[in-house]
Amino acid sequence: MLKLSKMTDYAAVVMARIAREPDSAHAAIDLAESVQLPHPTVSKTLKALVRAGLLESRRGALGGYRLARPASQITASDIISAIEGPVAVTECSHADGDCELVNTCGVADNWQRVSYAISELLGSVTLAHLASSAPLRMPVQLPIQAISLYGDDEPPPMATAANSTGKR
Amino acid sequence: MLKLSKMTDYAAVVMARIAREPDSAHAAIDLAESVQLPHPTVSKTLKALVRAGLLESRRGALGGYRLARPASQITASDIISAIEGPVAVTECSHADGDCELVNTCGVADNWQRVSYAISELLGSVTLAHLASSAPLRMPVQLPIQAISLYGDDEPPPMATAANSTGKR
DNA sequence: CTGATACAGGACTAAAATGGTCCCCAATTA
DNA sequence: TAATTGGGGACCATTTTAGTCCTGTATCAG
Repeated sequence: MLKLSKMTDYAAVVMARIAREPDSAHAAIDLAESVQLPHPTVSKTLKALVRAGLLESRRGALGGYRLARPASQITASDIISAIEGPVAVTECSHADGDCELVNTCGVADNWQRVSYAISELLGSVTLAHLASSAPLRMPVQLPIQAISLYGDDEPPPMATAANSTGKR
Repeated sequence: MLKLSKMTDYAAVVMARIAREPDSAHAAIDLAESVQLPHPTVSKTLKALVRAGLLESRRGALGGYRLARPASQITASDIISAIEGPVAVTECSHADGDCELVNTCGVADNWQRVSYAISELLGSVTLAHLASSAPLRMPVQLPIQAISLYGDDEPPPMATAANSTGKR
């Protein structure tokens, strides 16, 4: 399903919650209640977000969490990376991939491009977008369709025997 | 990491392999060898692809698998769905979501939009693209950046207390 | 200075998903 | 009839995930 893990989901929800009141510190326990999730779990998530540099924390009475930078400068990609590591659709999508089948698989390059595209997409959605309850207009509703996957001077590739690379 | 499962990865590789020689039937064992993966695993993947209607199979001697329709009409989204189920970034991204926290989470709508965008993106990449060894030009390299997430008449949303929905 | 508050770090467990194998059956062809 | 090839599903081992809990440390109020 290409699904995000629950933890990531929680992270997004909690971040959004904080983003709606960026001027005060939020204690983990308050956030947990506000978001209707168990305290330890929320706490764990918050710690990860701090480690990733998306939140700042303050201990002691009156302590809590707040955004490390404005919501408009935190992206969906940031949040996902914070919990799950860098966005990469396939094993070989990230730089130091260690897939020894790259040669035989024959789709590595293009998956990387797809991965990159998704990454870009997620990088263009900010926490401010996510947090605002409605405004976000359909991303990509029309434009994605118009994106040319092949150059104007080049017809869509057709998979035929002739087109085969013989790479086996 | 938002990663595809290995099975899905295999599916893509195998589909690409078939797509490069669409006119002959491919036995599971041949594909397995050609792709350097264990036969039973490849076989399992192929079965799933048949069930999803992306491949057609033929039993008996001279049997094997072939594409159910032209590679240009099979999308990355199709392949992913075949193995992992419909593309949905979050629990509530698909129609019959059963997340009882929709009310408190406050990000459901926008995640759905993001999910939809990714879905569209994957739907615009065909097997023909994946199978061709190089041609696929950077999807989205520039245009994604230009996609307006908010209307022209509307400024980017900023998450401020004033902007809060108070939904809690 | 003391005590309460609140985060930090990490160990730990239970449950679920994943990857992978194997076996027996059904269809097709020579 | 025998050889080939897919269909379906049971099955297991491993990893990942979600979630809890405990002990320590920083901060603040009084």
